[in-house]
Amino acid sequence: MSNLKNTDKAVFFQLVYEVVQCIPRGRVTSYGAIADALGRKKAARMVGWALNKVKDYKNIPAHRVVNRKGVLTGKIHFQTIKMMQNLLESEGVEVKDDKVLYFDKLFWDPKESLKID
DNA sequence: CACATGACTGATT
DNA sequence: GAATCAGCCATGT
Repeated sequence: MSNLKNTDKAVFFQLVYEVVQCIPRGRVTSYGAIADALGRKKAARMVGWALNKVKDYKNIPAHRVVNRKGVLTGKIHFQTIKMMQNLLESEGVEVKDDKVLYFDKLFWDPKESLKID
């Protein structure tokens, strides 16, 4: 998890997956936070695209990634529309109206936690 | 190649 | 604080 100056998309995607795998159970983060931690603050959309290709939620907990407001904007890309919320709730994360409650408190900052540069 | 679209975000109105 | 705009960039047509 070093040498992040790389601009190759395949590497970027790989790093996204590694960061997501580091998200603790019961915690959440945002697309922008991940992109920022990877040195591409403006590439939040690409984080979403990377997660869009994820099918193995057990290996890569994509449900723990929401937008900056804590809204489950990616729910429609799961197998079922309710899967994302169900997965979060099964981990103790409260969700109401497609929004993570106590988002500020549950937010996990990859930049701070992984000390990436 | 041009143009539209989107698991985004920050600034402006 | 909601609506709108503008950057962002991989993908699809």
